[in-house]
Amino acid sequence: MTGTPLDSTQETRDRILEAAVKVFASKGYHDTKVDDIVKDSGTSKGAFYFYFPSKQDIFLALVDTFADLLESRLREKLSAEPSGTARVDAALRVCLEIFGNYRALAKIALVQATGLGVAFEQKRQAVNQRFIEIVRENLDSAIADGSIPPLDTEVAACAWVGALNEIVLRWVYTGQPDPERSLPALRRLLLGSVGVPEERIRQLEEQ
Amino acid sequence: MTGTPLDSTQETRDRILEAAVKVFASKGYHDTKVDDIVKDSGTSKGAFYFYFPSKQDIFLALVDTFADLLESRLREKLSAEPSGTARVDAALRVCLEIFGNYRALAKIALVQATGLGVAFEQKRQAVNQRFIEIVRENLDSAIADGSIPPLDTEVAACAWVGALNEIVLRWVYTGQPDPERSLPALRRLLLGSVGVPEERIRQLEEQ
DNA sequence: ACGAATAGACCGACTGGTCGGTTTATAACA
DNA sequence: TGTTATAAACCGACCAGTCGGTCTATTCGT
Repeated sequence: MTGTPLDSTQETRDRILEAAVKVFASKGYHDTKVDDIVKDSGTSKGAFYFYFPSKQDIFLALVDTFADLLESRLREKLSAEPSGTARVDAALRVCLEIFGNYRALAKIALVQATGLGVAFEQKRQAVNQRFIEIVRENLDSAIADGSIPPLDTEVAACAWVGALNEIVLRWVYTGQPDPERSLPALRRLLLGSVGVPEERIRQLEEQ
Repeated sequence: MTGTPLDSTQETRDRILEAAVKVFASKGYHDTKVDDIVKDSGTSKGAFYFYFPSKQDIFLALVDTFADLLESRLREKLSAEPSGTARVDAALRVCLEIFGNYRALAKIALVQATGLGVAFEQKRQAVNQRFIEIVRENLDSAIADGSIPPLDTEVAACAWVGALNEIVLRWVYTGQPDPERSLPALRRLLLGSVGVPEERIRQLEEQ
């Protein structure tokens, strides 16, 4: 009973979303005209404004979609890992996996959502904060269970998120240091930065 | 013989630049109208277009100004430091000093220059690359002289710049983890991430 | 020394294209 | 027949950049 009516309207909506992701990712928010999305989706302006209240709204919805996706996947995987160091590894894998599978969406959330003025900036700031919070929680618990020595987890969490952002950003743009290569290097850097001893890092690398 | 003509025209130009920094930093590129800059500078649209060819041009000029300033100060200080670990310390100090003294300009270069579409993105990418290059050069020479073990310096340089960016960005916005506090924490993180042993880090901290 | 001529600095009303969003008309279904 | 979905023409606010003009100061002819 996959009725055509619901299906086809759902499809129009999806086509618009898909086109929006594509165009926003490649041109940025301001250089993307609603008409570009309409054209690329093969629909019409009527359809666009039937499904979405505004250009700004669909853009922010995309950012949220990505953040929700990443956060839920992260929490899911992290809760399954017992030790602090293993969590770092798992988290990095999840991030690089998600960024890889949703490259355009990642670009929108990480790049295109920046520098858009006050209204958007607040959103971006909030999204980033969510991830810094996750990292911080995990660093705190790693300190609590003695996996790593005490340190300023607020600064550390910021730095970690910033480092990961930059690596991913670079890869999104140039395709260069690809995840296969970045993952081990980054794991080493991050773990080393919070004082995980050399030997423990090697243990992780051997699997 | 400080002739008024040259002086006063230079002053008008400077007033416009100053206003541009202020308004761009607070509202971002697109939300800033040329008329806003004109108003804030107490000049006129005529004066604006007399001194600058376009809105985009003055914006990019500001980004360049900041990048040049930071790069020259960095190179100057770095060349005076002999050891790898001391250089890291010096570089961090320079960055935090410059970011502190030119907070608005820093915000423009780091935040407002992002997500503005293809034309601007290239610029931003190039500027960032300059700094990644500097970090990388220094990491490479630190490896060469045995201060730190070999590692993937491209990934590491990216990560360092990203981490620093995020810390500064956060501070620019919220004023929160202030430099006084971030500097030692960050120094520890960065040095630890490239395998500088605990005791050497302590040595640096003691001065 | 003094009026006219020239040039550079500056002013602000105006314009022309651009786009986000609306409206109106129609088609497909229930 | 009414409701939902889609198309396409249309509207009008908005703003970067233009342009005719003014205002000041230096130069030059007398």
